[in-house]
Amino acid sequence: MAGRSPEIARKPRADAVRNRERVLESAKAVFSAGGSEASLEAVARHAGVGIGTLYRHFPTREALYEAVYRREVEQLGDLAEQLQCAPEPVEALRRWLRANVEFVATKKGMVAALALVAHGSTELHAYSFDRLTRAIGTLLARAVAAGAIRNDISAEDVLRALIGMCYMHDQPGWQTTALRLLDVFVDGLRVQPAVTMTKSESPRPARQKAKPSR
Amino acid sequence: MAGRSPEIARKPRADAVRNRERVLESAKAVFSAGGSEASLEAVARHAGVGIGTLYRHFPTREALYEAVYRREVEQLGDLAEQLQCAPEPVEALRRWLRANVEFVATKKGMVAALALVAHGSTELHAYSFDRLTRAIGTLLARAVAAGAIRNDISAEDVLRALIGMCYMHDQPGWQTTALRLLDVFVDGLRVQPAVTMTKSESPRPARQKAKPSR
Amino acid sequence: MAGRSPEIARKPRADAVRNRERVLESAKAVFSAGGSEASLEAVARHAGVGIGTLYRHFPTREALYEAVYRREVEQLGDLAEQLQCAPEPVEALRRWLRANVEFVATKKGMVAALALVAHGSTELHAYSFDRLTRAIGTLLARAVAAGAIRNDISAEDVLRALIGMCYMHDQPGWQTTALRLLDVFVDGLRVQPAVTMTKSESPRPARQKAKPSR
Amino acid sequence: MAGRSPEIARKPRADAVRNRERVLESAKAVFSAGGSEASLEAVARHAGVGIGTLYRHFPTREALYEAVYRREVEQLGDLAEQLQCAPEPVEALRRWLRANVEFVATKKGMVAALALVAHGSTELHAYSFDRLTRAIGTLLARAVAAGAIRNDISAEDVLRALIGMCYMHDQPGWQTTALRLLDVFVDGLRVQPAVTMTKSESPRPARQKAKPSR
DNA sequence: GATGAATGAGGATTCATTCAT
DNA sequence: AATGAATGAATCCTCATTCAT
Repeated sequence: MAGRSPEIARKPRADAVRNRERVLESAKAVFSAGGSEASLEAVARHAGVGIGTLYRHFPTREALYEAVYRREVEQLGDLAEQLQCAPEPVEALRRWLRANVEFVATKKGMVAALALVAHGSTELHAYSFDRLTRAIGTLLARAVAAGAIRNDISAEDVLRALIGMCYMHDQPGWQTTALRLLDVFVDGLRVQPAVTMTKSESPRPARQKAKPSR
Repeated sequence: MAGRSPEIARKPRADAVRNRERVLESAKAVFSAGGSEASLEAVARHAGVGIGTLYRHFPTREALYEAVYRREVEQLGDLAEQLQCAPEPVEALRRWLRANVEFVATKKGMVAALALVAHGSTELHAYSFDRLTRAIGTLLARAVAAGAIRNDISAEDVLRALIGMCYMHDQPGWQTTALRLLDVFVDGLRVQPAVTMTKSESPRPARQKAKPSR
Repeated sequence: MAGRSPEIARKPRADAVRNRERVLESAKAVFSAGGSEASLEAVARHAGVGIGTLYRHFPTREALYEAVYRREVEQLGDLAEQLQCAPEPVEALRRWLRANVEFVATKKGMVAALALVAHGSTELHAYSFDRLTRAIGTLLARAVAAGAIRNDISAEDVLRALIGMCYMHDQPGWQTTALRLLDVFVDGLRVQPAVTMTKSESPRPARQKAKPSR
Repeated sequence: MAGRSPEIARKPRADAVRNRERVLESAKAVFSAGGSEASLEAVARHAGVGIGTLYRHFPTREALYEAVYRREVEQLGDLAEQLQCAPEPVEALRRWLRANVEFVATKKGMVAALALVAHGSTELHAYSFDRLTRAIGTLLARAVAAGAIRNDISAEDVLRALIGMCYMHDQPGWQTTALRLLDVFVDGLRVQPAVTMTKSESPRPARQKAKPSR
């Protein structure tokens, strides 16, 4: 400490930054592959750093989780915010839900992030839960205000439904199933619009015909 | 050898039976509390038996899982079969789904059984999956035949939706949420019957009326 | 005890005798196959009796070893005795040594018996060691008396050499090697008779002179 | 990563080196005392290190064996090589055999090394067997070429004889016995040199003829 | 800051041995 | 007598975590 001014954060060493990044990437990869109980040594090995280095950057397992998943959650939240301005509120919601499935299917680590949101008890969990819940809340509110969906469902409910739908993400063909189920779910949310029937619009043809989605 | 008749299964010793039962109960409890990777020693300790006893009855972790969860799955399957004869097919399906939630909420170990169905790779998994899928299949087929619900959803889809809904079973208030979500889901499945439409009134009531929901 | 006369040994039950025999056979087989640290449960299982039965007959592992190997040792001792009357004393010795190799090669459990003789510390060991040592002693004494072999080698030495030669009994082709080595050994034991040379007879003479064996 | 040059092997930490050495010594001691199936925990305890440390240095039991015994085998091989230049070939062989006994008597772990050579199935075994067999082979060849010993005995045979002679290394007074037996064995190998005798012809063939080696 | 060595707790599994039936 | 259930000690092995260099 001597002679150093405490307020000025030392510029981090370049290699430290690089190592931190490497560990994060490796953690994402390893946790995706072997479940999030994978050994931290495995993560360090994968990153090509010593276990001590990993611990320096992330003093606890939780800290590593947090760092790994925070950015994933950000993405989902951001997307929801962008969709706020979509013209058709129910479609905005539907699109967000479907986008989540894409993310999970595509980005390693996204499921874990969602699982964390569902069950975690860390600081990150609180933050994430809040972030996503708020994002969905706005999408939901618009649709309810437009009289397009029922009003007794909370943002939290929707989030949980979404997470549940992604739960079987390790089964073959889960993605198609998940998308289908989410559509059913959104359909279930709708208040049936002037059913006298034009039927022109909505996506879901076949059934659509028999019953324009109500 | 003396007096051993191979054909006649020896009457099992009373204490053996008791211990086996205790271990099963403990396993259910411990796995529910701490996840199914809980240590087998913990199970034995909880049951008040030596670890060796546990191993005698269940030589592998899988064997224990199997014993623990098979009966749970049976119950769910049985219930589905009983509901086959219900007059209103959609209601039969809804009731079965809701009953699952009750089971999960009530019976320790039921979620794990469902999780097993979702992800397992054991013999038991295959059996369970088949059992439940078949049970749902019949419920579904009736409703589809009656023209009451969409026909592009498979029994497997429904099972997965159900499991997903129970995924957050460790959150406070999850049960209410799950029931609500399942209702939404079933509503989404329906083909709306001749909606002459008033639509004037509040969003969700309509359905409510048609079916006071529960 | 009441009313029973202690002196009269109860006639053993027929099944008890049969079980005892079965366990013995199984022990020999199992120990041969898996080494003599094989589990006692494995022996019991192989014998088709309960582990308790095994313990009743052989309260300790040592007791079982003893019972298993005693008869093997008897055979070797008996053979040595029979060879006492052979005309040519060196040949008698050689034949006994070679016969041992045959036994080891043929009869499962014979090596273990020899190993026991070499290293054991049980009562059986003492007995066996004595039995064989005495048997060899007589063979040896005759040959020495006939002036056919050196007189500074003890029966114990010979026994140990024999056991050593059988040590590699689990290598392919060990038997041929062992026989060859034993021949060399016996040759080494010989005192060359009348070295003035007839040369007609035995191989090794000369050396004795050249190097008095130190 | 900072400052890590992959090519330059990091200087090993002092304590690591010390621990490795300690474990090796302990392993040698413990294996000598209790057989090579002694528990690894016992080895660690004896070395005064944690079991984890032992595993770090020697990830498998085999790895430990290898480290323990390789140097022993080297010594024996080296000695044999040094003796190649001895003037009297039979004496060179004899001295090497006797030196082995000294080693076994003196250096804990040497027997186990020999046992490994006799029975092992690891990579080390192959190497050791080859090393020693080759060493003996040269000693043997010289003696045979000099017409001093019979030519139908292989290096492998000699190695096995040696190992057998050391087999009873845990008996009191085994050393004297072993030396005596080895002398007998070497005597048995000799072709008697021009015994007073004319019998001009080549050394070992003679016997061959007289006694076709059986 | 980076590294990897040291440590020990903890979980799985096997078996010898004792005992209730 | 026979059986096999119960028990726990003993081992193996893996990791999370701390620390010396």
